[in-house]
Amino acid sequence: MAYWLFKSEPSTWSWQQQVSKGEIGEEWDGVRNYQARNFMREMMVGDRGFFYHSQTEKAVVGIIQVIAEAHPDSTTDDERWECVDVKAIKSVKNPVTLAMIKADPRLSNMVLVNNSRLSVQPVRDEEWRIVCELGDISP
DNA sequence: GCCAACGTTGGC
DNA sequence: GCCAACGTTGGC
Repeated sequence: MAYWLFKSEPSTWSWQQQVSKGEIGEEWDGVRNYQARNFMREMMVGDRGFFYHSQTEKAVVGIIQVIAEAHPDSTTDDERWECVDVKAIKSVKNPVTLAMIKADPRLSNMVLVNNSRLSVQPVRDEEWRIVCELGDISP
């Protein structure tokens, strides 16, 4: 199983909105970046991801699971853009802020630190464990 | 609100 | 195919 990180501005799509969708989940639509799209194409049902709030909060606030593999993005007719569906699994007890991640030398290779603009990105196994540890949740 | 970093577009 | 111009994202 692979791990990912999904970034969202809380004013556009927040963790609370994701949680309110429950088991039905929601499309991760609106991505208009090839790199991000390509990562979504690699995702498989059951993969897990961090839900990261950018801008105001800058923290990992939740865990999501991929529930549908890449399909056309319903918010555009442009067939280049695809997205996966995800559902909320659990909230991160102690949100892991960007500052915490940057402060941990073990996480210095995270894409989040080195390519802050990429909105969908892979997370390595050990990075997943460390962030879960910082967030006080089970991996 | 500013600005750096990066991606995309379009002219040549 | 290159590169300048422009737009967008996201941290600060």
